[in-house]
Amino acid sequence: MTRSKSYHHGNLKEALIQAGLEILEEKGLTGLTLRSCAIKAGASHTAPQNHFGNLAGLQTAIAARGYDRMYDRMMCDVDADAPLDVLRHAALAGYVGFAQDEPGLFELMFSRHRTKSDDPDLLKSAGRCFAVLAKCSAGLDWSKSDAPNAALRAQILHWCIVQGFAQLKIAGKLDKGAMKDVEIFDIFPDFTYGGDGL
Amino acid sequence: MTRSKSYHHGNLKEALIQAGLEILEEKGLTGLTLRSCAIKAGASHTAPQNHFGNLAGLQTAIAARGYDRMYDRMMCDVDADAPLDVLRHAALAGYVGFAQDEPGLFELMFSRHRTKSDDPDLLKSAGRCFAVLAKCSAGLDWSKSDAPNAALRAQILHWCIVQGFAQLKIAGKLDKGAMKDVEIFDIFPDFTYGGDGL
DNA sequence: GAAAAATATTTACACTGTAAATATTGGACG
DNA sequence: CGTCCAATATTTACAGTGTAAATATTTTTC
Repeated sequence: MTRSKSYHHGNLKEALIQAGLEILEEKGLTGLTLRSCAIKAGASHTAPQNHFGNLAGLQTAIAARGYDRMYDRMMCDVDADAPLDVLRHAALAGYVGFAQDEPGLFELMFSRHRTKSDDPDLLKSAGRCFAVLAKCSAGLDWSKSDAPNAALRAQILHWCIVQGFAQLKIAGKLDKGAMKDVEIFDIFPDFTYGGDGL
Repeated sequence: MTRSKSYHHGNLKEALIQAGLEILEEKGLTGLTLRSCAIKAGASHTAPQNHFGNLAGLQTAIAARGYDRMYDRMMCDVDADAPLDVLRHAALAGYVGFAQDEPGLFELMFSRHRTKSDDPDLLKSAGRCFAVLAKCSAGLDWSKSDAPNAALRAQILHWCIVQGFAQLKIAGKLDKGAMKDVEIFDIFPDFTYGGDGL
């Protein structure tokens, strides 16, 4: 399966994505270039064009993998028999924990113009991931629970809190003074949870 | 004051910052380069080095201006005789509204490695801005109000909600379906407010 | 007025994305 | 088996980027 010296790589597309993921961990978003991915994958510097078209194409594929990793992380600590708040804990800790452990990848996933936002694979991976978070906020009760579309609004609020915490954390805005030791669960409201699990 | 053809520009440092702010509005963060700023300011392509050292230096100065603009926006609608929730409204709408109107600048301000995070001017402008938000959350009452450092935690929660909403909005994550019409005040909890104004 | 400091330009180079042409390989099909 | 073709990969080329170094011009200072 792994061919050593042939002209054709065999599975260059996958190798380029893996190279990109490694570069993001090692050097962050700044170090993620088409050429560095190609070289790391053992190909010429224009090889990514055949598989991804351009830089946005490769970054889109990498971002999709990011959502897959995030999904795995949100689900991996979930115990099928566990109480509902444990599910929510896994999802929240998974989301924020992922951002803190893979800040470069997280940054790429939520950047404005680095990825093709209408890519089907990206939308699928991202949607699956956000669906978990949405389920976690189902039945969430808060101070505007009598408003129209309360469930939807609660879901967005839920999302904003974890997203805001993750970004402020990795951007270094919470590094100073007493803020630096605060975790997501120190600030997350004790919402009444009325969902029925994942 | 404005000299037309002299070798020295006269106020190139300021002109470069203004050029950068305009480029951010016109072309976003992608279009913000040392050379484009220099050309727009009417100087040679290496002129920024004398005043800012490198790209990070220029971006740091631009980000500081961003915080100044944000501060102005947070304060501009504040009526000295107004009820406290109006103050909070101005701060929240100012923060999120600024992000939506100047997404490229907001992106720069909260990016991880584009600016020199220890720059005194940047820290001053940013700190002044965050202080307004912190004041707005003073006395904020929520479900963990009996926890240690409740005020600090509430302040961070407060910040996370606006930051998360702003980023999800400008990243296009809230563009789909029913989410796209939701505003920050639709989801913001009706916290009990116990502060004493700005 | 001369020396010195500040400011700006010119030149050069390594790195980037990407377009276009070329080269190699694997597979379909006779 | 051999041939053509599509898929895959490389080579070459070019415009744009940040930045270092040397040079040029102006302003300030004494």
